Order: sequence, then C-alpha cells, then structure tokens
Amino acid sequence: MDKRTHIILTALSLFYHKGIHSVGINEIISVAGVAKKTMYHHFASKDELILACLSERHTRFLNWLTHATSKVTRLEELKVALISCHEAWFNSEVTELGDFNGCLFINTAAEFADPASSINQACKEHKLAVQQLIIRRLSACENMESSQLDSQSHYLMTLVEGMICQAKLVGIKQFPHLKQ
Amino acid sequence: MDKRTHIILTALSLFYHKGIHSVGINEIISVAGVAKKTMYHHFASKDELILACLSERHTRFLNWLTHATSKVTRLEELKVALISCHEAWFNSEVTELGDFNGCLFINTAAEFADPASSINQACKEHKLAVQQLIIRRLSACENMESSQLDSQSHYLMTLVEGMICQAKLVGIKQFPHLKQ
DNA sequence: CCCAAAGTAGACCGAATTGTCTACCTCGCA
DNA sequence: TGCGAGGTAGACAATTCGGTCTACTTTGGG
Repeated sequence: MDKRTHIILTALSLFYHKGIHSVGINEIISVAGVAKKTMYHHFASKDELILACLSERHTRFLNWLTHATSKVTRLEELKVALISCHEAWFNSEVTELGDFNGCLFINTAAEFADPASSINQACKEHKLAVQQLIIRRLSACENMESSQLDSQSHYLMTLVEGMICQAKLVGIKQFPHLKQ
Repeated sequence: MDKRTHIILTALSLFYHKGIHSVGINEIISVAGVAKKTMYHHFASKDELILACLSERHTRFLNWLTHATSKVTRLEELKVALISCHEAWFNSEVTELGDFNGCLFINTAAEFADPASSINQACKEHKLAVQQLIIRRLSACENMESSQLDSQSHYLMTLVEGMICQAKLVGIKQFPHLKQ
C-alpha cells in the first residue's frame, strides 16, 4: 500500500478512537511503522495530516451513506433507511466505517472549537454535504412536496445527529421507536 | 467570591470555549489571577478540576432545564418548551449558560473517549440525568400513557441532542419545523 | 496577640510535544 | 552506471505540559 495512504489510515484510526489531541506524532509513526521524516515528507504538519484524515473519512462516509439510501422512493422509506443504516453503524457492522465511536467530525469540532480554523470548517462542510445528500434523496421521492424539502431535510438531520450522540454517549444502539 | 469557585468558573469558561486539552493549567491560573499553589491546594490534579467543572455545569444546566419545563401539562407543550428553551440557549440568551458553544458534555466526551475514565462517565451521567428529568416531566403530563414513556423520552432526547449538534456545527439556531 | 490556614510569585523537574536535521539505505529509471 | 526520490533510524532543539517546592505574605478567629 501507498505509504501516504497507510499513514492516513493509521492516524485516522488513532484519532477516531482516542481523540486528536491525545495522539502524538510519535505514536502515529510508531504504530504505522514509519520514520518521522517520511511522515513530514508527505504532510507539512500535524494539522495537514488531520485534514487529510478528515477528507479520507468524509469520502468513505458519504460513499457509504449514498449507497445505503440509494433504493429509496418514498419519504417514509428514506427515514427508515437512514435510521437502519445508522443502527448498523452503531453496532459496528459496517466494515468500511470500523468500530463505532461517534461521529469523527462532531468529535473533532469539539477539540477545534475556533470556527475560523480550517479543521473546524472541514467538519462543518462534512455536515453540510450530508445534508445535501439527504436533500437529493428527498427530491427523488415520489411523495415529496418541494415546499417541504427544507424543513424535512432539517428534521432528518436532527434525528440522525441525535441518534449519533446518544449512541456514543449513553450507548443506545437501536431506535425502533423512531421508525414509528 | 470563594477562590475555589472562582477557579472553577474561570476554568469552566476556558474549557467550554476552547476545549479541555487546549487549555493548560498555566493559562487557567493566569486568567483567574491565582497562584499555581492555590489551584493545587483546592484540586489534586487537572482531572479533578475538570470533574469539578463538569459538576458545576451539570448543576447549572439541570436547574435551568428544570425551570424551563416546569409549566408543561401536556405532551405537545413539553416538546415545544424543550425546543424553545434550547433555541434561547443557542442564541446565547440564557444568562446562566453563557455564550453557546455546544454541549460541554458532548464536547468533553469527545476528548475523553475512554468509557472507563471518570470524566467520560460524568458526561454520560449528565445525559442520563437529563433523560430522567424528561421522563419526570412526561409522567406529569395529562395525556401521557405510561406505556409510551420510554419511547417518548428517547424521542425527545434524540431531538434535543440533534438540535444541539446542528446548532454548534452548522450554526442553525432556530427549529420552527420541529414544533409541527 | 498569635498561629494556622490560605494566599502569592515563580523557580524548578521530568516528561511529552511538534518539528528539524544528519547520515545512511533502497530502488527504479534514464 | 549513476542519480534522485523516497525511505529508515534516531539524535536533537525548542517549547509546553502537569505538577512540586521554597520562601514569603495575608488574614481571620480563639
């Protein structure tokens, strides 16, 4: 595997499960089995490595969510599909997302609170991209009035974000009541 | 004011707005205008100071939420009251909660991911206490069937957590569509 | 009045942090 | 064949971290 990709995947896993500030460069290169110079050859700083990890996770997550909601044709189906695929994620049944430990972007935004920082902005952009995907899915539903696109997408986002928080903090992994 | 309380309030504000790992002991005592020895006289370690801050915030937050939902008598009223008071928080209109920057407990749990750590546990206990308050409020509603207590409280918690996340990450501060 | 508790200022310690640098190696390609 | 890109190992610098300690001052109650 490409060294650069290998470093990103190693750092991503460590960041995701232990938090970013809790993981040092030395730990990353040690786990990755790579020299420090190699890391700094591919990434100018820790911040750039973080951004690369966020980008990798963003791509992976959106691909998964896109696929998991691809067969939806009605509003109610989209809601159930969103809830169900997230339940699978919470139970760590989604191979490409690994062991569940909350949303990397929510977690990272908590550590980098300054809205002007590029890391915080990357987190925000991820959430906006998820919302855009939901809007696209909603517009494709037969029983969707375009006047309610905005409020419906916000509602679904609120549900999804709430589920993620509850799954991480108090360990709730199933939400049957949300499916009506 | 009591020195101990003053240190807690200073540290709480710094932790809340900048993240815990981003704030060092030296910054806390410098902003508080207090000697290092004074801080370590009241708190055995940074972790104990963090726990004291979480406890302070927990008390303050639950008092506010208890008061903000005290007059509800029906299910729909509770939902609207929860949404409205959180909107006020997001807009930093709640004096005792200060400038909004997400939920301290969600943020802190992101930095202290180990579920065995006392800090992570304090975050979890806060969320459970909020849920218990919602359950108490629900049981007091005239049109509430006890068989749906559990699912309804989980639903409201999911909404509230989702609102908080969206308010912090993408800056949404009003949720009129959730009120039906 | 006097003493103990609580306070201040700041030097200091060991460990950890990010990031740089030297010296050397390996390998593919012109 | 030789060269440059990418790799390894690890010393090193500069800074910051949490935490301890000394020496001194302030303050309130018996």
